[in-house]
Amino acid sequence: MNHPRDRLDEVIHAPVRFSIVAALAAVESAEFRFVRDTVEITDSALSKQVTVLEKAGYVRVHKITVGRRARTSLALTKEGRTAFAEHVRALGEIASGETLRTPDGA
Amino acid sequence: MNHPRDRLDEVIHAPVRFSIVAALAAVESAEFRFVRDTVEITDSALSKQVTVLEKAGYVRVHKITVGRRARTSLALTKEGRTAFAEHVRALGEIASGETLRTPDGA
DNA sequence: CACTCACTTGCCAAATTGGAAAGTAAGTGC
DNA sequence: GCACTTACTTTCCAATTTGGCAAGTGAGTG
Repeated sequence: MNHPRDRLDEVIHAPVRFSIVAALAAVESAEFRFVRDTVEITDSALSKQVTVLEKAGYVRVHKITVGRRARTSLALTKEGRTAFAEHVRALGEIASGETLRTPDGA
Repeated sequence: MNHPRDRLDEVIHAPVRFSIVAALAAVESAEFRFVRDTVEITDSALSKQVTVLEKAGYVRVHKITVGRRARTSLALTKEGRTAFAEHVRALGEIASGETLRTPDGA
């Protein structure tokens, strides 16, 4: 008898991180700047959130060189993809009111 | 060029309130205790969140009498239902990665 | 050598949340 | 009539979280 809310992933739930993870879920990997621009967030904020996601094991950070410039490539790990999928599933369950027992109808 | 994250409703996004609103969205109205039990939250916490939802204009609180005992009936307002629906829509848009432009593929 | 790029980190200050416990308003039992 | 229970409500408080701003770092450019 657990409410699906218990299956929401706190790391993923925050709007900014949800957006970051969702953006990464749609591709294999993306550059820092690309994510920053699509999610519309500052460098500082993204950097911090990426650290959080990395510590959670959801994102892998890869320093690469494009042309001659340094770039940071971000990608979801396998666990990150799984966690995102489960989070979205829980969200859907809650949203569709699947755990309701017997309302009153007052 | 707004990220759908901007359309997430902060009042509704918090896990507890999302669960409360979702529970109410599935019915016409429900008693305080029913919501408290399905969402698995303390009286105190629910009371506080209901106040927040009421101030936002999303929930209507109705004191009723069942038998001889006082009960509190909760129901989403029209705006509450609309806001919930739009929030869920935004969530879906983000989750499906609809706003991606051109990832790098690094 | 000064300057730009691409982030990263430190330092806050504001806002949110929940638990514990006291408070309130009615109704119930003896 | 008085003590007790029900059904919430409110207060106090302490832990987190988050973002902005600004300084910092390391590599590349003219």
